[in-house]
Parts: sequence; C-alpha cells; structure tokens
Amino acid sequence: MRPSRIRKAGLTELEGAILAAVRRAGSITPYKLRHAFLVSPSMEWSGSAGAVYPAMRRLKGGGLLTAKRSDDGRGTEHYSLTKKGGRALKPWAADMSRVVGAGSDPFRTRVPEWLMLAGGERARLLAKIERAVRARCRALKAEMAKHGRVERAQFALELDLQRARLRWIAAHKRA
Amino acid sequence: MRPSRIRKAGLTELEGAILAAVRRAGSITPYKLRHAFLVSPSMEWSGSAGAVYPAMRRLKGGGLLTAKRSDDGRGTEHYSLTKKGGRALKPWAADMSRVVGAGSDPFRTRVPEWLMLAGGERARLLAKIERAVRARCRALKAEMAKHGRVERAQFALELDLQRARLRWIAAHKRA
DNA sequence: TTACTCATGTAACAAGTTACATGATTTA
DNA sequence: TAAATCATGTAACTTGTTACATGAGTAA
Repeated sequence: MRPSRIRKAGLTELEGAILAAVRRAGSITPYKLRHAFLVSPSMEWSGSAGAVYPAMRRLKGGGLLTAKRSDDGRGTEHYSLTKKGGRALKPWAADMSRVVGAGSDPFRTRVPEWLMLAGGERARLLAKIERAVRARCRALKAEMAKHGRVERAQFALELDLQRARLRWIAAHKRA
Repeated sequence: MRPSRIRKAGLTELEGAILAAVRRAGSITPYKLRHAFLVSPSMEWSGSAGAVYPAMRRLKGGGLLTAKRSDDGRGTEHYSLTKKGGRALKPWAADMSRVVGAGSDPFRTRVPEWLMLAGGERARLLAKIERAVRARCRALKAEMAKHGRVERAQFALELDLQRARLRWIAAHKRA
C-alpha cells in the first residue's frame, strides 16, 4: 500500500514544478502561478484551478511551502518555499530515472498508426503534420523573444524536439 | 460537463495506442498487449492491468473492439478491431493539436530548477545527467536491434530527443 | 507437488480535468 | 453601474497507479 500526503516516495511532476516556480518567484500567489502555467506554451499542464490550489495546499500541509494571507479583502495568499521545500526539491531535480525518461509524446505514440497507412494517405497526413509542426516552430520562435533566459532554455529544448520530428517526417514520408 | 463512456470528444492517448496496437496485431489478448506495453521502452504507460483491462472493456462497450472468448479454461479473450474502431482511429491519428504538442517531458520540466543552481553544483548535476542520458542512448540502441521496423521508427525518435538533450547540456554546462 | 507463467480481474487510491460558485476590486 | 479581472475554491468525473486475488496450464 502506498502512503498518502506528501509521500516519502517524492514529489509529483506538478508539485516539483510548482515548488521550483515558487522558489524562482520568491513569493507568489496560486492565482499568478496558475496563470503562468496557463500562458506558458512550454508547460504541459492546463494550470487548472482544481490542480494548482489542491497541490499548493498539499505542499503547505507537508511543510514545503508557507502561506501568508494578505488582508486585502480578497484573502490573497502569498506562498514561499520553506527550507524543507528546498531540500525536497533536490532529489526531485536529480531523479535520474525520471530525467532520462522520454515522457509522454503524442507524436511518438501515433507513429505506428501512421506507418500503417498506405502510401498516398500516409504522404498526405505526414505533409499535413509537417505543416503543423512548422507552424508550431514559428509560434515558438515568436514567443521565445518575449521571455527571459530560463524560459528560453525550455523553448530551445522544445524547438529541437520539433526539429527532430521534422527530420523524422522527412525520412518517412516517401517509403 | 463532459460526457462519459467513449466520448465524442475522442480517444485518450492510451485508448488510441491500444486500438492501433490491436489493429497491428490483427487479434490479441489484453494479457499480451499489456506485456508489450510493459516491455517496450518506447511506451509511456506502465501497462498496468488496472489500466489496460478497463480500457479494452470500455472500447468493447463502445463497439470499437470485439472480443472472442476461447474455451481453453482460462477464458482467454482475443480482441480485434471493428469497422467503427478503425474509423475512430483516424481522427485520433490526425489530431493536430495533440500531435504538435510537446507532451510531458520531465527533463524540460526540471530545466528552470537546474539553471537556478550555482556553478559548481550545476556542473556536477549536469555531468551526472549527461552520463545517464548517454547510458540511456546505449540501451536504446541495443534494444533497437531486437525490434521491427515500426518500433525502430519510434526508437529513432526517442534517440533524437536524447541527442537534443545532450546538445542542450553541452550548451548549458559552462555558463 | 511445487513453482512458474498465463490470464483476467478488482479495490483503494492519486491526481489531474472541466465546469461552476463566490466574492472583491478595478476600469469603462 | 456594468463589465472585466483578480482571487480562491469545490464538485463531479476520468483515468491512471499499485497491490492484491483468483485460478488454469506447464515444466522441474
């Protein structure tokens, strides 16, 4: 049976990302963090309230975050990292089994199905995908300019992923 | 509110992958499919019984799969794709908003935290990550030889992802 | 007969999603 | 004052995970 709460087993991906973002910000409200996730194209989560608020409450409950409620009538809560939170972040950041994993890639997942298609149909679909990937690359480059160094480093990784996809398409569209 | 059962909204990633795998196999038991997921390093799911059996039952309930129970005393069930299942697979395979997405990448997620680290600590961690990624590449190449054309196409994509990571590390380890 | 593999399945739980509710504050 | 935005939160649901249960067939 697995323990609940902030398990010894370690942080989830979302929890780690939240902790890291709180540390970067110094102090931040769930609302702002949520919108950072919402806006960021490099973030894999929807930034849904139903995920962020419970996760931050969980982290606070585990002593990894502290919250200070301001008296602005809205009850805005400012979260910051505790020492314990900082310590918890290390094994998360250095978890090799996760770091080295390929994650979930909807492109890769579909490859077998694409390769099942007959010549003409496959060529058409791959051409369509190629256009979509190129459009995504353009959007990524445009977005990149608006962000700081750290986000750009994330964008750069995704751009390289998309380029790898383009190479893959080129290698498989006529076969 | 979202409808339940096999939603109009489309198949989940796992459902699509299952359907595609069933089509490839022609006819397959959940047990065998489960083990294909379990063994495959390019598959992102654990292939847990608690995911595969319910998903296939769901797909059968929606008429996308049919099952024939053999009388071997074990009640082994052989699933195959229905016409409806084949039709459902198309929009899943051509869902551009998903195809073009970056998916969830635990490496990318950790980038901000790595870049927060001071010089020495960062260099040590990135060196460790580099070794792990290289080991993964070797494992991938060794595994690749044992598989067929379609799986190799998936492996090739992951290899390129890992190479992009190595390039990223090289660019960020001294900075 | 003991142990292993084949094969299906369930129970409890974790953690995300959408959609909604509620209210304060700012801006047009 | 109406509408938009800031801000927190909950409810219902979906779907995955681990861990276990059950039993048939096979090889030592």
